[in-house]
Amino acid sequence: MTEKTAKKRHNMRDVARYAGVSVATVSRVVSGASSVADTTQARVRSAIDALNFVPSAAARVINSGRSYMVGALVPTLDHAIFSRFLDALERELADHGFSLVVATTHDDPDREARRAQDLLNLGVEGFVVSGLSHSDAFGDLIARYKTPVIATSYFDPSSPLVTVGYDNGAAALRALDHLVEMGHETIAVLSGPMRDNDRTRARVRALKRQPAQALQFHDVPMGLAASESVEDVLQSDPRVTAILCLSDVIAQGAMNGLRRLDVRVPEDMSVVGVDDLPSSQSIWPPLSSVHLPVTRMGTCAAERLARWIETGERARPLELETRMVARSTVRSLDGRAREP
Amino acid sequence: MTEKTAKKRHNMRDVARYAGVSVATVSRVVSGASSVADTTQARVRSAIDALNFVPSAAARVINSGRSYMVGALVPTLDHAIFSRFLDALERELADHGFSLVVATTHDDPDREARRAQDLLNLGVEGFVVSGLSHSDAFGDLIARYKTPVIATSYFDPSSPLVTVGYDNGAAALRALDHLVEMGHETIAVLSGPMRDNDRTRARVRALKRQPAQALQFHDVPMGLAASESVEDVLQSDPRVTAILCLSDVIAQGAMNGLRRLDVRVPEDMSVVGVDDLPSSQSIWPPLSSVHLPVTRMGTCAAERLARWIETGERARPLELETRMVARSTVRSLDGRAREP
DNA sequence: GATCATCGTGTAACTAGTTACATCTGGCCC
DNA sequence: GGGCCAGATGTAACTAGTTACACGATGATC
Repeated sequence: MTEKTAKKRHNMRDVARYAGVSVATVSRVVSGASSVADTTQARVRSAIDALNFVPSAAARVINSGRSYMVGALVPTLDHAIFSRFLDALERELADHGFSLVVATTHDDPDREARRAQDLLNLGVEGFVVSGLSHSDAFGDLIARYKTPVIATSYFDPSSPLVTVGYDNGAAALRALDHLVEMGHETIAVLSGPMRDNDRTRARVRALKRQPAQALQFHDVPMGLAASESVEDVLQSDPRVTAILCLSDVIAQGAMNGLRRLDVRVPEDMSVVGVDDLPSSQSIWPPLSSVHLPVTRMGTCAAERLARWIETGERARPLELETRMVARSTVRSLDGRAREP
Repeated sequence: MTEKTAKKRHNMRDVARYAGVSVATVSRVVSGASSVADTTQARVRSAIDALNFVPSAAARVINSGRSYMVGALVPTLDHAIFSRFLDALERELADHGFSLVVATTHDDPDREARRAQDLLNLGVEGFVVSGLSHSDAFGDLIARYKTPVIATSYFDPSSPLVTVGYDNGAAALRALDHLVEMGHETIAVLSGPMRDNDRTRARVRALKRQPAQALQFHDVPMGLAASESVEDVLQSDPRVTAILCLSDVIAQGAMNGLRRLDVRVPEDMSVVGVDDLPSSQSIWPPLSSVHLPVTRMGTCAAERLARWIETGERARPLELETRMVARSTVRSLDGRAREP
């Protein structure tokens, strides 16, 4: 109420003047580290209350060189697999004293690089990204800033990035093995868009390396639109008894398409997915799927990134296991073809 | 490579010394505002490249007083309704030059207050929160910092917080009206946990104010566990022909329970939800639900918060419309009771 | 009673970058 | 050739908070 009514936020100098002490003393009271006499302490505290003083985060950052923020660059927030992952990531990071800044890339490498620059300008101390393929601009950025980065949803110990994730090829093979064990011989593989998605590419690559199986590959549009592609798939080969979908969203779309064609799942056709989304349990029939350990991945990525930032020691890659969750797939009747 | 090999990050003074100019000149080159001779500019730029100089975000914040960050406090990231919302929020905020810092509260008001303090320490310029009920600590915090806050998922023009959302009571009544129009007279209402969730409370309150209807209220556990509660619901009154679930997750659980009891949906029992999750379209039968405009809510909340921060003028509350999406509900056969 | 240690506190120099003001140089006009 | 203006650049004082060091006042020990 004196001379500075215009200025909204008070700083330490104001508090010091009000309490009749030096800024150093105020700083000591606020940080609580050094010893300050009880009477002085009380005087400073009442000054802080009177002036509604709150210390500036930026000034503290400037001195400590620490921002306690990490950035997550994900394709989208609107997908159960990423939101699960981020939920675990955020929780673990909070336990380590870090805050999470999220930015969406929408699978656009240029946008990823731009958003990464934004986050670096904010002062993030590390990144969590999805997959291995990133633009050169992004690579330059992290090399220049020497920022710790953990790449997730992918495990590759030979990558220049530190990966915490699973073997996407192995995950796809788990689904295939399950179908083969169930006696299925002619299997259709449905994959979504592969451009800018190295996880899907790795899954397809692994399946294509299995010459023993009669696999038929189909590219389908993402989401529920996959349901319309199912008719083409069945017409292309009547011997198909199982559909292997490289994501649960595609699998759910395929199941809708089969229902429309009056093909019963699993009696007439087995369907498996990859992701094991929560919703895959609540549909009917419950979808068999390869479970991806995204919650653990979030926890482990957070832990490793936090340690990397604190110690300066590059984290080590970590492989997490996927597992097949059989729910509604059934034994093929010895390769007997569907009724047309 | 000279005397400061230990120091990792170079600052403007280093660049100035290297280029043989003053810090002011470097600052001018970096900000690009004032006029600097071409030759000097080139010299400074090569110094910047040579030293791998990147300006400190915190120092800029300290001078501008701006952090260009906003915080979102949500119950969880692992729920389709919040991740949709945050996806839209993040996208719109990015267009306004803001970054989004997320923190999860897990419906714990104390945790919310703690995380809010963390975010304020980071220097966020505004908040997006869910619902109206928050701890006193949170209220004190935002009052003290005079931080702009937008409360979402709720519309209440009389609230001290600025709300951008929908009328939760009206949303529940939309579901009820739909069932009544379809001729249903005896309706069970399933609600999840209400403690610390004012959205659910508002929905229940609105339904309880409808004395004309024979509504039977049941509290059920969240998630798929809801499927086990369905048997009790049906046994408590055999005349029930429709189940109104206050969230889609509960509705999906209820549909699973009905399937186990061999009650056909919708022939024997109509089910409606509230949320209209993406997964509600891909289940069978597709779930009728009240659509909540969460994507628009994210966009509008971001827009209003950004404007509030930029102009200092308190945003105005905004009501968004919900709408009934009928997918699998059917006309009741004149209140005929189910076969036991 | 002198010496030393300790506690409380202030001074001032840091952290990194911005910017108002001063200064210097050169070109142009009269 | 003096005066004037503009462009380019430096100086130093800001932004807010931390902290090494110094100083003075106690109290305890010899």
